[in-house]
Amino acid sequence: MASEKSSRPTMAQVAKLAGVSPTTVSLVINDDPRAKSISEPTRDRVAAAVRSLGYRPNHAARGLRTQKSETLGFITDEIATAPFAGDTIRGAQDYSWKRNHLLTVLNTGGDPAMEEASIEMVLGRQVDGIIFGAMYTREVSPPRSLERTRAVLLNCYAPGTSYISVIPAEKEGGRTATQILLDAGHRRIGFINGLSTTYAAKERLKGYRQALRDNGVSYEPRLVRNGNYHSDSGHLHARELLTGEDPPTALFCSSDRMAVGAYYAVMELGLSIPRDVSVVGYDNQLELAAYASPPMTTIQLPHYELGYTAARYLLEDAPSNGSAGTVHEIECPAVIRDSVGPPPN
Amino acid sequence: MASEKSSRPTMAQVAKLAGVSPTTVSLVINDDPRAKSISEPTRDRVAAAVRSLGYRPNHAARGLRTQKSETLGFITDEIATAPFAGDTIRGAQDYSWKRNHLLTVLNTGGDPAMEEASIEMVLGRQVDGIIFGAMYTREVSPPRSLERTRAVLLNCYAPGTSYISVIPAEKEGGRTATQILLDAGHRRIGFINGLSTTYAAKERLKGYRQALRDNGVSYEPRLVRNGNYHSDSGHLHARELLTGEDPPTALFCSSDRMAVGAYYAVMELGLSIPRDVSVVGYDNQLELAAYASPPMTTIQLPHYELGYTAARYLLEDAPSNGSAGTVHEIECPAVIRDSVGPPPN
DNA sequence: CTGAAAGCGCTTACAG
DNA sequence: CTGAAAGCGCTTACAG
Repeated sequence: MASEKSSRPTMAQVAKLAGVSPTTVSLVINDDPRAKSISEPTRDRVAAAVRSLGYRPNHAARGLRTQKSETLGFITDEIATAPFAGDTIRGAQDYSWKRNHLLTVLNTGGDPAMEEASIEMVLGRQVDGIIFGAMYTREVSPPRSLERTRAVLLNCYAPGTSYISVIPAEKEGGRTATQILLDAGHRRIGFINGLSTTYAAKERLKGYRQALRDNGVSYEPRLVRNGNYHSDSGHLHARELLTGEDPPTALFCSSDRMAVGAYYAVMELGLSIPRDVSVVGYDNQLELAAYASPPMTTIQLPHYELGYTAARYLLEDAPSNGSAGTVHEIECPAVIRDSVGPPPN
Repeated sequence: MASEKSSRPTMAQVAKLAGVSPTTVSLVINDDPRAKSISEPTRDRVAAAVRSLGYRPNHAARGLRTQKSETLGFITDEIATAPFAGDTIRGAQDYSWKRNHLLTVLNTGGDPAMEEASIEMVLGRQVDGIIFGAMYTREVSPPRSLERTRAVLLNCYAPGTSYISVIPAEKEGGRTATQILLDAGHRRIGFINGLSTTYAAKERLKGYRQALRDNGVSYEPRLVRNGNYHSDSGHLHARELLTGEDPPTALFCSSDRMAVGAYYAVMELGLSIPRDVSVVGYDNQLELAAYASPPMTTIQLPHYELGYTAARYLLEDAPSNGSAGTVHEIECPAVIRDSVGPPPN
């Protein structure tokens, strides 16, 4: 730990050194339009003084005066879970950075008391807005205190409120995955979906059915299973589907982990991907999907974009499209690798 | 996006409503020792006024006055990569929260210019300290501007500087993994290590050799490989080791991903874990290790503790042990699952 | 083209 | 036991 609390230079000191008033320093430093009228030599003297003193504006003082903190709060229920947090934070930070804002990150563990306390905490810091996020897409009811500032909901939605919300286009993602398989020639497509009560599972099922319908393939409920996202459940369901009567030639799995489980099942049955069975995953969890053998075709969750877009809506004065209360869906692009081929024979 | 910029109540308003001076309000609100002398009824009136107005102190004003922001900066090269960031941030936040601090998170992508800019940015915000982190354990040379505040290095170290640094006890981790296999009765233990130039690989190798030595087993360089942490490299090396002459009965892999690759190799050879081959991984990446079949015994990287401890050193006035320039190692505990058994026959 | 002065909302000696 | 007043370091009308 290194320290050097040598009290930092103030604007007054810069002004003195440059032989101008603090007003002038402020104008120059902030590139104020009015600074256009300040003479070149004066600006140079200010710049030189800033440099020689190592001056950096005191943000607390500025914030006190301007009533802005140039900080965004990012409050989320789970930050440690792999797929979600990292990329989302990065996306939110990237946009914030462009706008000269910083991100204060808070993890609530989903505890309502902690959510409340976190909001109070960042509100006390005069944040310019709050991103309220959830780890998996779902309905939430944010604490009322969230209404005291600008806020956008990330990966969650709160019907009956006026928050803008940013979530992945799950239905479209389900449709895309299914269409990829359809395009490869498959007609019997097993779908190992997630927990049937979740938003994602419901939407993806709609997408799956729509793709089938659009391609004149009839929907067979027997081919649809609900797993728990873990690989062993993918393993189990894939095994059952594949050893059942009139087995599917392709499997769409609602998580890469379940898809990896399906890989195991295929291997165990002495079959091979994509020769005998095609597989499409969901999530694009790199270490699973990219390094599976064969590398897995999957649908990507737009974590980065979720964060980026949420920050954008918070910082833009006028959201480019839609208004309060709107749910903005972000596309889930397909990542094509080698686990899909034509059906056997 | 909901808003309600109805300018927030100030301490002066609270004072007025309570019929006291701002001084009294401040004392009561901050639980100042001097407030002990304030009469019960007065305090009650203050509390009531605070409540009825929904008063929350303006942190910028307080910070300006006290020269503290109660905020920590967390600057790291990669935030999106699975194993590292989430848990570490959570750890750092948990400790900060205890001490009434918040965490501002910054992702630099490892770009020196961005590192510099990030430090400037949080310095401008008067952070009380900076955690400077790296995704994988390594030597770093932080920008000089980092010296302008308290700072601790997380998962990295800078020889010749006076920073405290917090890193995983990799040598001990390597020793632990090897000892687990030794204890199960193995004497020929293959080691699929990471890139030989990395700190982690060097330390783990030391640990591996020490465990061997402590147990009177001679070191065979032939049994040690350097992979690239990905599953295909684990696959490859495991296959070579297992099909070579006098093959090992156990494999210690420096990442769970490589261990999963080793699982594939074992399966392909018609062998079974742990009956024919025992495997120990490293990282405890949940979706890989816990859901592998059989569930994998592995060594855990102390991400959460790294973050927690770094924040602690930053906020504690007197670090409990050691001082500036010290490298603090955090233990990598073993997670025992089902991939280790006695050697065959 | 540039400056003097007020004020953002707190905390903290100091006084009584 | 409580208050008046200064001051933290900026920005921003206002004046000239």
